[in-house]
Amino acid sequence: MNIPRPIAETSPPPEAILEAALDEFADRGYPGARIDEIARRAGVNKAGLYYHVGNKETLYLLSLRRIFSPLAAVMAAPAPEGSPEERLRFHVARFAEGIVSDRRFAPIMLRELADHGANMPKEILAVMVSSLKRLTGVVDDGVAAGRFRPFPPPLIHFMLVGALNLSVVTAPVRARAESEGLASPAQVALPDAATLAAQMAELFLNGLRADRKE
Amino acid sequence: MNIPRPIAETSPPPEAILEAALDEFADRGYPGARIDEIARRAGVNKAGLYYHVGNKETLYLLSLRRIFSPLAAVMAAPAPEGSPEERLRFHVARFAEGIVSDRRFAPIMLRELADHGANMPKEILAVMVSSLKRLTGVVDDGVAAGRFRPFPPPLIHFMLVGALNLSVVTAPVRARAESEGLASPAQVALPDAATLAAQMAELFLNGLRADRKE
DNA sequence: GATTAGTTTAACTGTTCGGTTAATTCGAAA
DNA sequence: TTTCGAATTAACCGAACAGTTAAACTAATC
Repeated sequence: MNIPRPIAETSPPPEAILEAALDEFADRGYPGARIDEIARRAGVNKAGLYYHVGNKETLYLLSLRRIFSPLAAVMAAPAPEGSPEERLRFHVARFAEGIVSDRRFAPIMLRELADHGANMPKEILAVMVSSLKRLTGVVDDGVAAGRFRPFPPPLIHFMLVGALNLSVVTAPVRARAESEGLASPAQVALPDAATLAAQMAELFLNGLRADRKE
Repeated sequence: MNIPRPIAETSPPPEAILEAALDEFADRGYPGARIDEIARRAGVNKAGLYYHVGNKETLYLLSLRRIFSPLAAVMAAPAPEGSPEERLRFHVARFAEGIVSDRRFAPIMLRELADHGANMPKEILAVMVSSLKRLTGVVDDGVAAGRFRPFPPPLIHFMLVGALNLSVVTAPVRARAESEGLASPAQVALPDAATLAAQMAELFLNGLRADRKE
């Protein structure tokens, strides 16, 4: 708490530190992550790390902000015009990119949620909420236009978020299940992220389509 | 490492210890959980805890086994006969019960996956795999019978698992989003677990139904 | 009521780890 | 060349925490 303490806005910490922090936070979680290890991976002295970043918590916050920035960018871009179907496909595709583009996103997000989002800054909460709202807007429009049957948008959102994050994060377990003879390769295989997103979008569209009698 | 060391199979540790451990592991994760706190919550002395349970890791393993046992029971029960549609509805309903019946399941499972399932014992991996396989069986039969369109079962499974776990674990964040004015109550509300599962099953069935021309 | 095995406890140990300190190095301005 | 602020470093500190120890307590058995 002495005079020189450039936090956050003052001068951004070196990228190497944030990258190393993301690696460590992603595979150990906040309590498990070790500052010494982050410093080592970043190639800086521990005291140097503390010089740039005030403490473990602000380092975590800065890392969170960084890992969420692709998704934030996706949500900051304007949503396209078009039919509800096209818009849903578009949303799913872009959203999936935002989540899957960095393998560290999924573990960090899942752990953060398991922590009740206790240290989630409001700006990041806002990104998550805005993605839910965008999906809600598409679904509501589709329902209003008589093309979708009513369905709770948060549930679709959670299926989407959940499946995307799990598909990233289960990779090692699926490999293990396979190598331990619990499942055949085909039983636990997943397509690449883009087709995965497209397949989900189609399932949602078919599931929501209102063109049936009943 | 002295002579008296009743581990696991020898004599099961008191329920109070396992329950306290589950509480602590669920809301702090493995590295964040404190043995002293678990002992305190369980109303036993720390050395007493170590007497019954060898160390933190075996305590965690015992807790894992316990929290997974409802799901294991669901998977151990025979799958019913019937149409693919009925069987899918049944599977989703029972599976959801297994996951949602204890609020501590979701955070523990999500954290475990975020850790690459590194300390997941094979028997628990087997439960997860068998639930995927059961779903796969239903979907494959539906496709073979010409009633479902082909779709990767693991993806459905991840949507299901993801949405169920997220619906539990996001409760505090959703409340916060609401209280901080980021979303209206209706925008982040979810039905109870049973109807949630039923809605998902219907979405899957509509999404998979093969009775369209195209 | 003495013995003994199982159980509980307070007090302690050793290590890991977040954070600090004070001295040093570096680099640009003057 | 001096100066001065920013950046770096080795060494250190204190707290939290997993795990241990040795003694005390309890209850069944003889």
